[in-house]
Amino acid sequence: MSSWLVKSESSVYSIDRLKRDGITAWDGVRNYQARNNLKAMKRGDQVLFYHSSNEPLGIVGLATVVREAYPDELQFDRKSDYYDPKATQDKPTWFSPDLKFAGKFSAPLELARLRADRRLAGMALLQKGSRLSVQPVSDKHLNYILEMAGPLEK
DNA sequence: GCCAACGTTGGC
DNA sequence: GCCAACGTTGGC
Repeated sequence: MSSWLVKSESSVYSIDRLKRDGITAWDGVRNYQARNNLKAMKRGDQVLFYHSSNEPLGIVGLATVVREAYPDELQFDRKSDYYDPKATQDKPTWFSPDLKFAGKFSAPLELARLRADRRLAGMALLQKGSRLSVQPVSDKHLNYILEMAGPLEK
């Protein structure tokens, strides 16, 4: 089993929104490396939820994969910002898994704190200039982060 | 296939 | 709001 981290601007899609929705399609990702990571997600994988661009920057909760990646409908929707004229129903380019809310951290694990923690050295999130919005996370890092987060709010 | 120009991400 | 880092596009 693998673990992952997804980034989202809280003003676009927040952990509270996921909590309300329960399950959501993780669609609209338009970067090949991120897409490949989405396609590699398996049912039951754990996914850290990170808020980018809005304070506080940090990991704010946890989700699980409940449906493995299937074609992202938005690529076929001419009215969508995520429309891709090169994609066809036969040969979709973009895929999205369904993620389910698993819990919110009682307080965000802020980026500055994560950066300062030597036990998280090497984490993709902390790599200089990393913009990848869907990243793999090692078991060691996942377990440590969940330990730091403490009990999850459901 | 190279690479300059351009657009986007996202921390600061 | 700035700008570094990085991905994508398109001319050649």
